[in-house]
Amino acid sequence: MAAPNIEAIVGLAKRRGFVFPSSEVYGGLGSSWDYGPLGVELSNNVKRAWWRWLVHERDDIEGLDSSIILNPLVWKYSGHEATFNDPLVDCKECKGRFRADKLQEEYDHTHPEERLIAYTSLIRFSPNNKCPTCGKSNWTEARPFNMMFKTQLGATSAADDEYDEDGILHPAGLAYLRPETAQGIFINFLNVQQSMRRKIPFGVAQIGKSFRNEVTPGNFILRTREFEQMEMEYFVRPDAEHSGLVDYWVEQYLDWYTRLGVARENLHLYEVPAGELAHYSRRTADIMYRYFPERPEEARQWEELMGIAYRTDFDLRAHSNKPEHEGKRINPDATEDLSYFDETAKERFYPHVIEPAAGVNRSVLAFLMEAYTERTTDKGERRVILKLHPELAPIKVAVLPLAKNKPEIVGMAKAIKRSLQPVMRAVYDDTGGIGKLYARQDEIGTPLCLTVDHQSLEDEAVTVRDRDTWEQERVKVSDLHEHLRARLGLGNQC
RNA sequence: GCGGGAGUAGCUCAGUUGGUAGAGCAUCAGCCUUCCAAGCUGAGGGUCGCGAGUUCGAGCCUCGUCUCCCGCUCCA
Repeated sequence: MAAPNIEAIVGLAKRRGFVFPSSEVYGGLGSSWDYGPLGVELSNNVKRAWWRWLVHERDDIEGLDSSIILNPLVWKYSGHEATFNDPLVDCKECKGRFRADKLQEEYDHTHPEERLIAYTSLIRFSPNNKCPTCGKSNWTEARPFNMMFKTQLGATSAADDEYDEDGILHPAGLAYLRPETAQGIFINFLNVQQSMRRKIPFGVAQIGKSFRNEVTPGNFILRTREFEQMEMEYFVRPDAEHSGLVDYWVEQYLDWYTRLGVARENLHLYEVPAGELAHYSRRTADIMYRYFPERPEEARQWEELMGIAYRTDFDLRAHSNKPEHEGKRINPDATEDLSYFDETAKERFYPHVIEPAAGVNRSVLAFLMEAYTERTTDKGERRVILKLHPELAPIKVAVLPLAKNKPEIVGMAKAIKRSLQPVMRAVYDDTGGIGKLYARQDEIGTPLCLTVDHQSLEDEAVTVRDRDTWEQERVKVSDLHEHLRARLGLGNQC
């Protein structure tokens, strides 16, 4: 099968109302995209399928929807403030770029008398620093490069601003947009466990937007600064080796993606080397998708679709105010201890955590690329068919009149559409010949088309036409709901 | 931030040495049409990214500026 490149998807997505470039009337905004009428249906279907699979159809996972803006202390103790903050400065002479805090650290050693001077820039950085490359002192303004987006809460005054120990200016009322949804789960761990009377092991799942100020966004909706995550934290006893749970969730997710139409050969596993692990991770396995099949080198065809991280007890412990044995973390700002008491074993401990984190947007793109198919008709015309899994398809069924100038036929078709729409997403279309109508629905991935013709008025039946095979079947209107539910694989979902 | 490329209709693009803004596809309406983008007639749609300059006259020349794309730097 000829794999499409992302460009083909971008064109189709815009033409057919899946994804539009954002802010187009102002010339666009880099790597920012809006989901159109069909895109939001597809995206919602992906999220709903995930939620149903993980939260509803399992016994051990609860749902949660936590705030995007959390107490900034969350990010201090999660480690994100330190590891996501790089103050940068450029040398105007040699164009070199450096970490301002690293240079300043050196400078403070050699010039202790300047230690307490407050500089005018956002970063505490002396203009007398010498460039390590060219030795000159001609700097651009030092500026923080934050992976985390900053915002301010309430009405504040610059007089309340202060520098922290890393030399980074902290405006009063500073808050961050979350760079991951996971922390909202960790700080609610006991709330969920106690209110739902859960015993370990259990998981908490959450879908929501996250924000990272990426230096290099791009490749359509693959890497954007605002994105949506489907994350789950699975809490287990700390006294066993849980690396095997990473493998378990890898298998679960591989099954999930392939069941919804992603070819197994376009997925592969990447074991993140120890040196590249995030600060909270003991082991991470990424599921990669072949987003760039056109690239000649195999290694460059892959990009991360989702990751499964073994976060140990890093986060729960980090947010807990509990004096411990010497050398362990103590959090003086936290008001609670997030440890868990095991009633059976009469033990108190910090559970370990396995975290599968999947990108909604990346999943949507993978499903789109996977579904994109071209078919040549008998007349030699090329048609695009989006073979989306019925559960993901934005429109489940289209009702089409074969002759739009016959009021009885049009009336019957519209009535059928209205009878279906409370149960499944259905559309009616009569603006074109039947060939064009079919082609349109193929291109947006509608699995089934119903055609009403003269005969329908006599026999109370319609033609059901299949998107993938183009085969047709005559079905009584009275049997239609049941027939479509079976064909589309819809149960009696509520 | 550096280097390169590009901005003309919803899309793909044409536009001559500077002389009234174009095509195909798509969209919409009417006629026609009984199963895979048929046909006919017509319509809507553009401050040529934006701003200055040169010129009688700028899509085209000059300068500035913005945006996007591709590399580099960087990156759960």
